[in-house]
Amino acid sequence: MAKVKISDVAREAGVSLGTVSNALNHPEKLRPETLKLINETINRLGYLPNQSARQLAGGATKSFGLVLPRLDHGFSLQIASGAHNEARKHGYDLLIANADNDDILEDHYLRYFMGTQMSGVMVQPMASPDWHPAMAKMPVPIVYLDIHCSEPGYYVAADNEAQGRIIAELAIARGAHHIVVVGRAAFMQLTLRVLGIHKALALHPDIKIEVIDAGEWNTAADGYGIGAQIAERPADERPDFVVGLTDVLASGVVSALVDKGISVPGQVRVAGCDGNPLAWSGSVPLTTVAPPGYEIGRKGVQLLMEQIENKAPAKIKHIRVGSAARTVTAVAAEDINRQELVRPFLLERASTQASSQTDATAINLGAYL
Amino acid sequence: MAKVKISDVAREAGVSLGTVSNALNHPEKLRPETLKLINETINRLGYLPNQSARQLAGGATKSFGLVLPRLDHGFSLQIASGAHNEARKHGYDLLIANADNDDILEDHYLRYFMGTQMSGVMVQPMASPDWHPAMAKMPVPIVYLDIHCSEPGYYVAADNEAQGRIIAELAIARGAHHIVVVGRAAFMQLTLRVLGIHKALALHPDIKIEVIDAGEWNTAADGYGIGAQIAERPADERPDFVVGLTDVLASGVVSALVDKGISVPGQVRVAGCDGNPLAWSGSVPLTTVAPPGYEIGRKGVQLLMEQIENKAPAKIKHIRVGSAARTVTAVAAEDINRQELVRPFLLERASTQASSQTDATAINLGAYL
DNA sequence: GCTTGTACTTGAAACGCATCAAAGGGGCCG
DNA sequence: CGGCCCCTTTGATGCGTTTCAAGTACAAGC
Repeated sequence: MAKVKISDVAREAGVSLGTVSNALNHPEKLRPETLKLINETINRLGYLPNQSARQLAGGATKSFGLVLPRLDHGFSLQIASGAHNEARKHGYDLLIANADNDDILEDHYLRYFMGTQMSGVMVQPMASPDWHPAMAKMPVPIVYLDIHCSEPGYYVAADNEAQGRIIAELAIARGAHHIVVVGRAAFMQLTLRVLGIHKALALHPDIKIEVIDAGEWNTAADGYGIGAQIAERPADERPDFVVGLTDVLASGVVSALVDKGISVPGQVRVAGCDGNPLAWSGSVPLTTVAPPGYEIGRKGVQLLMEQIENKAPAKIKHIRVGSAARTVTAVAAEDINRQELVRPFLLERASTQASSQTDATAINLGAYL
Repeated sequence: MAKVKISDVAREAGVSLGTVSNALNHPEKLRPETLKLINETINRLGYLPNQSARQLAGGATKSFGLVLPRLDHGFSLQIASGAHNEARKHGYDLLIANADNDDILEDHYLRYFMGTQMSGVMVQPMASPDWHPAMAKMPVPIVYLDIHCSEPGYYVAADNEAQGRIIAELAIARGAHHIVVVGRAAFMQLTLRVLGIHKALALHPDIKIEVIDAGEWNTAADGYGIGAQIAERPADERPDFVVGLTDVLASGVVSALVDKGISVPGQVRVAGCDGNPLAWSGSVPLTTVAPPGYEIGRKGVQLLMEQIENKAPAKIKHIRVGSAARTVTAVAAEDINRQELVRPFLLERASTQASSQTDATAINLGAYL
C-alpha cells in the first residue's frame, strides 16, 4: 500500500525520472513508444501524481477555489454551476468549500485555497470584504461575488436594488394600494431589495408600505407565521400585495393565506425574490425575480482569467449583471389563465434560450399574482 | 506581491526557520514572547503557509474530498451538509467537487483528491464502483455513498428498495387499483425503487401496474408531459395512483393533471421520491419518501475516520441507512384536512427532532394524496 | 564549581515533483 | 569520414515546508 512515486515508475520502465515527468506534462516531447511504455507502467503500478509536490515544484495548478456561504441555497448553486462550466471551458478545475454561514470558516477556507496555490479564488462573502483588506494583498487573484463594495478589487453582483424595483413596479402595475414586505434584511442583498422597493414607491405616496421582520433566518416557517398574522387582520388592514424578500418566505406566506381561506391572488397577491427553483419547480408556480446566478459564476471565472492573463494588479472593477435569467412577457392580471401559466417546461426552455447573458430584467409570472 | 515565505518571517522576526514552523504547528513548544513576536510578524508580512509544501513535507492534511454528480440535486446537498458537519466536528476540512454528470470528470476529481494527500475521499458515484477496481487499491481511504456493490470497500447507502416498497404500500393502503410509475430508471437507485414497488405489489396481483419512461433526464417537463398524457386517457384507463420516481417528476405530473382539470388527489393520487425540499417547501406539499441524505454524509465521514484511525485495510462494509428523515403519522385518506397538512414549519420541527439517525421508514403526507 | 535537567531554539535533511541545461544518439550533407 | 543539426532523454537543482537530532541557555541541586 506504499505510495508509488515517479521514481518507481522510472525505474520500472527503465527510463529516467525527467522522462516520466515529461510523459505527464509534455507528452508531445516523447517518442510514441516511450510514451506508451511509460503509460503502461503507470497503469500497472497504479501511480498517482502527488499534487502537492507538483504544485510546489511547478507553481500554481490550473484550479480555482470557490467559497460559498451555504450549499442549500439555490442561488449559490447557480453560481457554482456557472463557475464550474466556465472553469472547465478554460481547462481549470473547480473546488468548492461550504462556509456554513460562519465567517470564521469562510476566512479559513479562503486562506486554505490561497495557500494551496490555487490559480484563483472566488467568494460569495457573508459580510462586506471591506473587513478583509488582508485578502486583497494576497498574491492570488480573487473575485467577490454577489456583493458590492468600495475597496479595490474585482466584484460581480446581481443588481439587487433593481430586483426590488422590479417587484415594486409590478405591484404598482397590479394596482396595489397596500404592500407588505416580509423578511429580515439580514444581508446587504436583502437590504438593497428593500431599498429598491422604497425607491420605486417614492413616486407613489398613495401606496402604503409596511416591512415586517420575519425572524432571524427567513425560513418558510417565518413566512407562514407572518402570512397567518396577515390573514387574521380585518379586511381593511390587510395588504393586497405581499412581497417575500426570498422565495422561501413568499412560499410560506402563500401556504398560510390559503390555509386561512384567503384567496391568492384573488384577495392578496404574492411574489418572491431569488429565482429559487422551488418557485417554479413546485406544482404551483410562484412569481419571482431571478438574479442571474449562473451568469455571475461565469463572469467571476472570466474576471479570474483576466487577472491571470494580464497579471495586472487588481483595480476596482465592478460588474453588475442584470436581474433576469428567465423571462416571460408580463400580462395584465385579468389575462392570467392557469392553462397558460409559466410551467416548468416552459421555464426550462426559456432559461436555455436566455442563458447567454442579458441585462433585461423580467420576471416569472406565477399563479399567485 | 512576491510571496512571503517562512524564511522571510524567520529573518524578519530574528528567529530560525524551524521556530516559525513550530509557532504554526506546535505553539505550545514556544515561549509565549517568541510566539507573540512571530505571530505579529506573520500578520505584518501577510504570510500565508503554502499548503502544498506543508502537505508534501508533513504527509496528509486534515481534509476530506467529496465528489458529487451534481450540485443542484437536493439529496446530494444533504449528503454534503451531513459530511461537512461531521468533518468539522473532527477538525477536518471538506472540499467538494462537482462531476457534472460526467464520469470522466468524476474520475478526474477522484484522482485529483487522492493525489492531493487528502485524508480521505467520498464519492456519490454515477456508476457502480465495480468499474473502478483501481480506486480501491489507492492508499487513500475511500467511501462510496448512495450505492451498493459487491467489491471490497466501504459503502453507505439509503435503502432505495425500501423506498419503493413504502410508496407501494401506501398506494395499497389508499386502495389503489391501477398504479403508474413515472420516470426512467437511469440509475441504480431508481431501478431499486422500481424493484421495491414491484416486490410489494407482487402480493397484490389485482393491482395493475405500469411503468412509463419519462425521457432521459427525468425533468419536471418530462413529468408534465406524462401527466398530460395520463390526463387525456379515457377515465377507465387512467390510473388512480401515480408515483414519480423523483419529486421533480411527481411535481410535473401534478401540474399537468391540475392544468387538465383532473382533481388531485380526488381522481388521481400522486406521490414522489427523494425528499426534495421542493416537495415540502413549495406552497402545496407533495408526499415524498425522504432518504436520509444528511445521515449518509455523516456516516460516510465516520467510516473515513474509522479507516484513518484503525489504519486497517478496507474490508467489505455496507451500511444501510433507513429511509426517513422527517416523519409524520400516516393518516387515512379520508382524514386529510388541508388545515392539518404537513406544513413547512412542522416539517422543520420534525426534521430537527429526527436528525439523530433512525431506521424508521415513513413519509410526508402532502396534499396530493 | 560542577552536574543534571529543563525549556527553547536551531538548521540540515527529506518530502515528490517540474524544470532546464546539458548530454546522447542518430541522420544528413559535404 | 568528419561535422553539423535535430530529436530525445538525462539528472541535478530547487520549490516551501515539517521534522528531529543536536545545540544553547539557564536554573536548580549538590
